[in-house]
Amino acid sequence: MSIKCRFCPIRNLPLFSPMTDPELSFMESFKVGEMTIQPNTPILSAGANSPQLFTALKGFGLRYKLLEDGRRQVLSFVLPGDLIGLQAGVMNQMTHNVESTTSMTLCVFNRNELWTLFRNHPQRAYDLTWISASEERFLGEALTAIGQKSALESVCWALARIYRRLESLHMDERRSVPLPYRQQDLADALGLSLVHTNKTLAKLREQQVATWTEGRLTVNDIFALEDMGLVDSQLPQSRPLM
Amino acid sequence: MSIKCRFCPIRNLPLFSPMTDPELSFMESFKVGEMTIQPNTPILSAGANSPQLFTALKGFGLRYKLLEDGRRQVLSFVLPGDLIGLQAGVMNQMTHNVESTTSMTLCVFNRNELWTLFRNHPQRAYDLTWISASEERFLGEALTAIGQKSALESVCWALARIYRRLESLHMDERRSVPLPYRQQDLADALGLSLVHTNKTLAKLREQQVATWTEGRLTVNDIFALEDMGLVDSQLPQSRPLM
DNA sequence: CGTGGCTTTGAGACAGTTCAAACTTCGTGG
DNA sequence: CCACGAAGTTTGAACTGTCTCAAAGCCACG
Repeated sequence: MSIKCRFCPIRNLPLFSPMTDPELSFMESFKVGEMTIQPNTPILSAGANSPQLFTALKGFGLRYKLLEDGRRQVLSFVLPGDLIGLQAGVMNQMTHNVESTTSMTLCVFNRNELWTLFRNHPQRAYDLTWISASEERFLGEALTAIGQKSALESVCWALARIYRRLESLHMDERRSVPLPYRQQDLADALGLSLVHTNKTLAKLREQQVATWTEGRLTVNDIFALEDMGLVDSQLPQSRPLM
Repeated sequence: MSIKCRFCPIRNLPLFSPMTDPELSFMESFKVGEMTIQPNTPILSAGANSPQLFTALKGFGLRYKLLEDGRRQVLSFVLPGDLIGLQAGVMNQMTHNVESTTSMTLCVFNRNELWTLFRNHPQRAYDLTWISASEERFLGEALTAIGQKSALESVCWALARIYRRLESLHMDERRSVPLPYRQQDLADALGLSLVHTNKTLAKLREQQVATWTEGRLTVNDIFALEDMGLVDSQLPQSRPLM
């Protein structure tokens, strides 16, 4: 039996803006179930028109696009609290893939109810737009990293961003957060080769700024990391959760 | 006196999905005026919290982010029909700049009415989310171009995309569209140097695929251009206009 | 204890950058 | 009407950050 939204394990984090009671009951009807999946399982595929939306509750995933010849661009790392499939939800067409990296628990929503949401819950509709705009803001930053920054700057930017996101999810413990990805995933996110990504990470390790081994990222100096990554804007202190 | 939405010069293009009468009258109240600006005029600035949203009616602009040292990433080319400032509209914070390249005419909306839109016009709210998701889809494609494609592939991708957009705005005439930007703008959009962008354009000219001079782009073979740019998805045949 | 998946290291290659300068166009002012 | 400067494009040539190729090392798992 799936958890009721009012007992959702993550929605009480200070990061997520509170919901009213009517919103909460609507979300409970909007939610059609929970899904637990194995590592490396596809969640949504490019070209598909999925009848479902998801919110990640637990675990880590990837959003990416593939070129015909196999080149892969990772668009973002999917962490708990992230909404998955909004694009297919409103545009009836996915143009990227989403898959799990670790095992994951997902909240499943019925896309057909999306219209009810827009008609009866303007605040939730607003939140959806907020989330979409926020995703857009992030991709703009990523574009700037890949397009303009050096490999070292890009890697610092990415690690700082991820560290801050996990920190606001209270997943940090003594300057360290889980980061169960491969170096290849980061390389594909930043448009760098695996080899060069590896050497750049080695540099950060030597300089005692950040160390990423065995699925954990330890950041000795988050401010140095943010500076080196030319991080400009702060993450919002509060955001809606779907 | 500004034009009423029902007489809007672009909304009757087949590209834009039709609006109902109530929607149309709401839009006329949502719209607070029109603005005509000179070339190279800032429209919205990073960090600002503008009380306004805009829709481009006429003219060309740029969306971009700046790094402290002056490096610039162009996020997108602003064409007629594009909504400007949704990010500030919902998130109260711009993280990029928008400015005109040519002289422009903009439709001006009052951000305070955004809430009325969400409360009373669910279809328009849905459209807003659609637009935001569409922007996100585009940035994902741009990320893939910059991160994974060669300079030649990227340039072809960008020119093909722009050509198709202007074509669907009926701004094409015998395989040619207006493109009043500098090579530097394209270079900054693709994360390439000006020199290399110039040489890549020269190659396309020699190969008789596309020629961009004196503010016009002429495409001899749009299919070849799309192939060379590894363009994957089609632009939607119909989209909402704000 | 062998095999597959991932990380690490070394070294040569090259796509794209940087530097520099010439060329074109166009508006401005003497 | 010509000289001048500013803005953009084009070309050449040297340089370099990052890539590709190659191989070794590490570790978990069957």
